[in-house]
Amino acid sequence: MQASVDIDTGEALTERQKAVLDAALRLLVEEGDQLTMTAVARRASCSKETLYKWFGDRDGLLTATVQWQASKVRVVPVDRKGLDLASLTASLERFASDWLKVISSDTSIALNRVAVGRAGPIRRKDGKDDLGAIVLENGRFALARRLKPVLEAGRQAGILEFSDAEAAFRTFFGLVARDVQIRLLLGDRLELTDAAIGGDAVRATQQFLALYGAKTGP
Amino acid sequence: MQASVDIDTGEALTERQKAVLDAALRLLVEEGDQLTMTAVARRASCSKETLYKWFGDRDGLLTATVQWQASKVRVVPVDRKGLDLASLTASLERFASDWLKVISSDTSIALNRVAVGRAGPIRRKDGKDDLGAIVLENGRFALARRLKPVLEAGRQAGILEFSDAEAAFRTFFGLVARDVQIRLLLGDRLELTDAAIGGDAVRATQQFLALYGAKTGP
DNA sequence: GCCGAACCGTAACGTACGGTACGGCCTTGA
DNA sequence: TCAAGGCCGTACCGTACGTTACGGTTCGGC
Repeated sequence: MQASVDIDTGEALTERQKAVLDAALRLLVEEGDQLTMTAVARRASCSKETLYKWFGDRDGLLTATVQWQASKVRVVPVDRKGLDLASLTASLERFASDWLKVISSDTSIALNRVAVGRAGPIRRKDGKDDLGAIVLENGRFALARRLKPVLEAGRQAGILEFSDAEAAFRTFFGLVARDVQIRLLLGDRLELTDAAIGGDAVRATQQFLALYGAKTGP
Repeated sequence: MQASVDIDTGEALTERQKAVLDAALRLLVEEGDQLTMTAVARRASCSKETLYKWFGDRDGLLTATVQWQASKVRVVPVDRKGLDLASLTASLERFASDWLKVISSDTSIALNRVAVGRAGPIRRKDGKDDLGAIVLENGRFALARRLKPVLEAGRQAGILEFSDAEAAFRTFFGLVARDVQIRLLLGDRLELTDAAIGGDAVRATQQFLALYGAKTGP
């Protein structure tokens, strides 16, 4: 039985359906992977029959929930006109800060948990259910797509020097995230205050510029 | 009912018990979290009654399995006498290479998957079962404990400059791991050849030295 | 040889949960 | 006003799996 919700777009959702997915999302954050269809139905004040009609099965509900959350975090593109060291620095700090906020949020942690847990070697019966791919696509790869143009602009402005944008991005990623995500996923209490995130963003940006900044020596 | 196997040490295990845990470990790598007690018993050619007598319950078996694996990866300490830039570089590259090999191994991925999956907000009934803490302790924190003395030695030898060893370690960690672990955990195929690992180790070490190397300018 | 302990293999029990069916309510449209 | 459809609440079914129970076998000690 095919789910009637379009998997690809994540759009064409009734307000009611969005409310149901929001309930599922909240439940996911509160209870982790072992959320039951009954619990979702009760929380959303809908019947299980409706859940199955709309989303097909538990996998479909999970997938729709993840995509619904992903569709909510569309980000604003960075303008890259008039790029100088100051604006590039600000952009990088902004990216770093946003990314740290994302990966330390309860929602992201819960979604990554369920995606990681379902990414075992057994799954992947048919083409569906690759939650890991969805999370990856809307997380790490989305970040890369948004950041790389900035890096390229920085290179063309003569501020940055690198031959491989992908490698430069991954270095930036490492400098920003470090051990934060894996520690949070493994349950380490690690309270990131806004001040700490801001400081980390500045540090990561400075380190990145130290590694990839164009040598403007004498 | 208390498990008869000492949880803390992971020692005092019969050869037979070690064999059973090895079987569980293999099954964990092959099948992910949904390994059943029946499957373990069949694979290990033992009875379920024995599993319950030895490990208490499924949680106990999982915990014992993780600790058994952790106890197997005792690493050799690095000697830090006669430290110069060449030997420090070699040590750092060795650490980076070893760490990349670990986090990209099937065993590590499987163990981290199950630990992440069980680290939800609901668990933690009593003091037991903090698989996340165990994995973290034998992974990230063990690496920090081994690497920090090397960094300190480098500083005292005048090769490195930093004020916070923890911060320096975390930067090194980020430069080495980057997005590798989260991508692998989320199911991204990402084949790391020995050559790629070696190259990454060299790159990460050079970047780290560029950031934290003592300025020996003219 | 005999006894008890440890252990294997398997059958059985209880429960949790995914999935389905159904009766009743409410809305919509003719 | 009435019929049809969408949806809620709930009862129900089947299965998977954790957990327990039990008969049979091996092995060390006396």
